Amino acid sequence: MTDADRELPGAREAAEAWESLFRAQVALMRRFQRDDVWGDLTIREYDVLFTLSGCPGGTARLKELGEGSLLTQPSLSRMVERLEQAGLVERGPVQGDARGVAVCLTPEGRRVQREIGRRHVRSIRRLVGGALDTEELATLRALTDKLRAAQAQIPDPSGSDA
Amino acid sequence: MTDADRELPGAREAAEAWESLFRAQVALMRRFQRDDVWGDLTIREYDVLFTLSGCPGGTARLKELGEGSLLTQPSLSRMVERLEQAGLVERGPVQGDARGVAVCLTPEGRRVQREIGRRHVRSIRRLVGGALDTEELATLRALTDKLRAAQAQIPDPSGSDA
DNA sequence: CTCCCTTTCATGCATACGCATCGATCTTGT
DNA sequence: ACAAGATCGATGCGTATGCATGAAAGGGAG
Repeated sequence: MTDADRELPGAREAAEAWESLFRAQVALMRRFQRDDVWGDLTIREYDVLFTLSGCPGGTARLKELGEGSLLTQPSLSRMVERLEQAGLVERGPVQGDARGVAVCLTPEGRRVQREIGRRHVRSIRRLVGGALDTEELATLRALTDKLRAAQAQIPDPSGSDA
Repeated sequence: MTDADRELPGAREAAEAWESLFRAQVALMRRFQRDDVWGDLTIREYDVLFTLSGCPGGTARLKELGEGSLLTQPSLSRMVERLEQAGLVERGPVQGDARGVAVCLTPEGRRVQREIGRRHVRSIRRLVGGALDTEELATLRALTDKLRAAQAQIPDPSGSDA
C-alpha cells in the first residue's frame, strides 16, 4: 500500500458523493432543458457561447474550447462551423500557430449569449437558490471548485506507476 | 415581490455555485470517459444498467428509467432495444398497465454492470476521493442530495403564478 | 537542413439522438 | 357506458455525435 492509497477516503464515501453530485446535475439539467429560454440554440451550443464570453476578447482556440466541453474534437469542430453559419461566431487564424483556429464571438453572438444568459440565470436562481441558502451555496461552490481543481493534479492511471 | 422571492439568495451566488458544480461534473466525466473500464458499453448505457441494478428485482418501467436520465423518451426506448439485443436486459409487460414496458436486468446484464461498476468505483475513489477528505465528501453529498431533493418541490415556471 | 514524431483541426462514415407523430391504453366527466 | 383527453411507448426522419483517419504545421534530434 502506497502513501497515496493511505490518504484516500473509503471508496463508498467517494462513490456516494459522486453519485449524488451526478444525480443533482442531471435533475437540474433536465429542468433547465425544459426552460423556454434557449431560442434556436441547444444547451450545448449556449455553453460554448458562454465559455467564449468568459475568454479575453470573446476569443479562444478550438482546442481550449474543447477542454471545457464533453464534446469530442470533431463534434466541436462541426458545432463551431454551424455557429459560424448562424453568424454567432467567426473562425480566424491564431497568432504564431498556423494550425490553430481562433473562435471569436461576433457582436450578434455576444448579444444572443447575454440574452439567453439573463433568462437562464433567473431559472438558476429559482431552482438552485430555492434549494440552498447563501452559506450552503458558498460551501457547495468551494467544494466543487476544489474538486475540479484537483483533477488537473491527479495523473492518468497510465502505466507510469509500474 | 413575493415571500418566495424574498427567500431567494442572490442570483450571483446561485449562478456561481451552479457553474462550479457543472464544471466539476464535466471535468470528472471527461476523465471517467477516458477510463478503459466501459467495455462495449457507452457511459450512458452503463448508467441505465446501474439505475436498473438499484431497482427492486433489477426491474423498472421505461418511464421511470427516463426520469433519471438526460435522454429523451424515444432515445431511451431505442437504447433499451439495443441493450435487449445485447442480452443485457429484457422487456416485458407491466402488472396492471398494458401500455407499460418493464425493463429487467438479465443475469448477464447484472454481471456486466457489476464488473464495470467495480472498475469505475476505483476510478471514482482515485479522482473524487483524491480531491476531498471524508468530511468534505459527506458535506458535498449532503448538499447535492438536498439540491436534488428540492427540485421535486419547486414547480415549473408555468403561468400558474398569474 | 532533414527526418520523425507530435499537435491541431477537418472530413468520411456509421450510428445515436431529438423532434414530431402515431397507436394503444388508461382515466375522467357526464 | 361512452366520448374526450391524458399517458405510455414505438417509429419516421433529419441531424448531431463519435470513431477512425487524413492533412497541415510545429518541435526536436541528428
